[in-house]
Amino acid sequence: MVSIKEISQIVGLSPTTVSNVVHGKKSKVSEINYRKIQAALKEHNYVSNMGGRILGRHGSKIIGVILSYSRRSEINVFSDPFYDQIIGSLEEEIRKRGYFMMLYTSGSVNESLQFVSAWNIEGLIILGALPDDAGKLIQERKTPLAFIDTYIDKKFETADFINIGLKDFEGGYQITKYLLSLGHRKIGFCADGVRLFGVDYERFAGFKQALQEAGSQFDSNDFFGLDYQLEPRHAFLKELAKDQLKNFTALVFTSDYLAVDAMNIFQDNGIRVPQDLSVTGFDHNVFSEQCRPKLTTIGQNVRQKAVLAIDHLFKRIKHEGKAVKVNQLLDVELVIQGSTKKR
Amino acid sequence: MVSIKEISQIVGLSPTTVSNVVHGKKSKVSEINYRKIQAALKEHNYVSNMGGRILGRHGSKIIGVILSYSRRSEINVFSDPFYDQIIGSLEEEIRKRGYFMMLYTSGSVNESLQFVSAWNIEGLIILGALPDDAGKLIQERKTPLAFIDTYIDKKFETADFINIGLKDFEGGYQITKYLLSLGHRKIGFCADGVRLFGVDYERFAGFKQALQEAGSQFDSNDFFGLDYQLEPRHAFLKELAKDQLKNFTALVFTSDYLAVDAMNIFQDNGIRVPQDLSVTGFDHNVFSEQCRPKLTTIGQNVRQKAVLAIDHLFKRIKHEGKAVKVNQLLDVELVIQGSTKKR
DNA sequence: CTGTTAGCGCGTTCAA
DNA sequence: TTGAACGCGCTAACAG
Repeated sequence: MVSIKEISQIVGLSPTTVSNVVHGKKSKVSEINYRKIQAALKEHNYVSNMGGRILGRHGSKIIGVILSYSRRSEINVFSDPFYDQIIGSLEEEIRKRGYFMMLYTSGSVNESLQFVSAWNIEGLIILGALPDDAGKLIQERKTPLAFIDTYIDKKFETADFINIGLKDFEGGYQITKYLLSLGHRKIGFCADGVRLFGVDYERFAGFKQALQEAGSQFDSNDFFGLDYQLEPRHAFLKELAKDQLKNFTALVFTSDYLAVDAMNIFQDNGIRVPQDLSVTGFDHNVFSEQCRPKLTTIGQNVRQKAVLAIDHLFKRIKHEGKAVKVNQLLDVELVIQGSTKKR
Repeated sequence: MVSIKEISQIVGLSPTTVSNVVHGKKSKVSEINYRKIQAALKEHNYVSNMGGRILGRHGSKIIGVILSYSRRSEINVFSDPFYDQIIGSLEEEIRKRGYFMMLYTSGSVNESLQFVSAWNIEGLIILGALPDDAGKLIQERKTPLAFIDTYIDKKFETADFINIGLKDFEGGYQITKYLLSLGHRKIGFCADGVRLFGVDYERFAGFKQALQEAGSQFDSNDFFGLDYQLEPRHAFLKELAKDQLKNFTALVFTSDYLAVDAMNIFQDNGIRVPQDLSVTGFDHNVFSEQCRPKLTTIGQNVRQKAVLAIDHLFKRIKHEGKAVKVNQLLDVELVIQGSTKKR
């Protein structure tokens, strides 16, 4: 590996001059030397040593992508296509800009902050943060920061807050409206976990709003918190099927994965979808297409989330424009397929 | 951010002494000073600046995970659960050892090598490398290197070659044997892409071997190269279904995803699985479970692949034991489910 | 046995 | 256009 020093000896000029060429500071170097140095850099395949850059406090060119530890187990269990897609898209966007991506699963805010300072991380993308952690992170960070799919208390939305999310409320609202328009009245809501927060909470709120507008009262018995582990979840779903679904004619799920999983168990136990039961998902990912009937679901553009998050993050890093709060919620799209039917 | 120097000023001792405490060299520091320094480190939340480490060539604590660029598009299209799982598992293993993971999609061997030297990467994991690239990488690398699922020319398997793979041949062989034992004679083989290499090539070889042993002759018309893009692939599968599958009674697919995708199209077009056609997958991932009938497939332990690759890689990094060639192919497991039936 | 000083590695910046 | 100095962690050699 060639260093700036070595290049400088080759061309017989000082390291400083070489450095200036590397950084394109044409005004500081004569035309002739500029070309000579540029040729040498190319010929010897110069790559800057990132250690030197970090040390000189000159930008590590690292973007950290932080996954919250608490989510990790779920992701492993679900093999959620969302994470695959978003991480792939983030990596691409980061690389395109000449930066590098460090993927880190963090157990706490402190751990994340240490990660940032050890590497002089230039910017952070935060996936799936808990609301409290998100707030703490905003207060203590010294680096530009962009959240994806995070809902936090308004008081933390400082001037340079960035979040790219989805109109989750709208999604929950739209799909429920659609079911109501088909004549369904007894509709259940299924999410994973007992405690709802973030995107699921919003989707649920949209669901309840639609019911209310239809004059339907939401009953807490209509909420089903599903176990994220396969076996207990399946046992529960089987019981539900035997119980003739307690007279529900439609079930709204917070994800395609859960919807497909449940639909399969229901069908195994003699319940026909959509004849006996309408089922809806959320995400419009591969699962909603690789099942029969295909799922009626809410579509989102995952790639766009990544692109926007990185775009805004880099504006902060490059100090382009004034720091303006960004809380961009992308549009949802109702995708009607075979898993829902007029009642 | 606190540096060693600052800590040393705080406690009134030299930076070296502080450094010794950081590295736990108790023999070089008195009991009293050791405690005093440790307390100061904790109080000021000392985190070592990685720039200094990289610069001093003392190990960057970075493990690079390289995805080949050519595979990237496929992965994005498929949202392959394999990549999600393996990257998650790798990250966990790397983090457990106090290292950091950089994820990088590389377009060429040169790009990968530059990546390594710019960051003083301590070790590399290579996913989905083309055979030629793998060979070149082995010859030119200066860092420990572990491949996952890579088949390369024997001549490149140097003394410190590491590869963790799967008995793909055995998998292809077993599942075909199983179909033969059910009485199937006209069996097709479906893979993505026209040109087979790596794991698919081996699975195909196992398939042919089983056929041959059964006295069945493999006909090149029995191979179907499927488009990785959804629309042309579906159009093709639909035609195949209309053609009554050209009298095939069973189809072997190189992945669960392709198998489920095709099975759905077949079923949409009136072909019953397994009554009219037996279908098999490969991987035993979420797709083979989230379809009906569930797929008969070949199981593999993805997590174990990651753990072993990292284990071997770190043995090299830490220079533990003699450098011995490792080409460990994990066992496969035939998982019999509902998509196959006696003929 | 304990602690210190000196110097390496590389890119950037400031003063000359 | 350049030399010197800086940032930081680590190690070898040396001093107490």
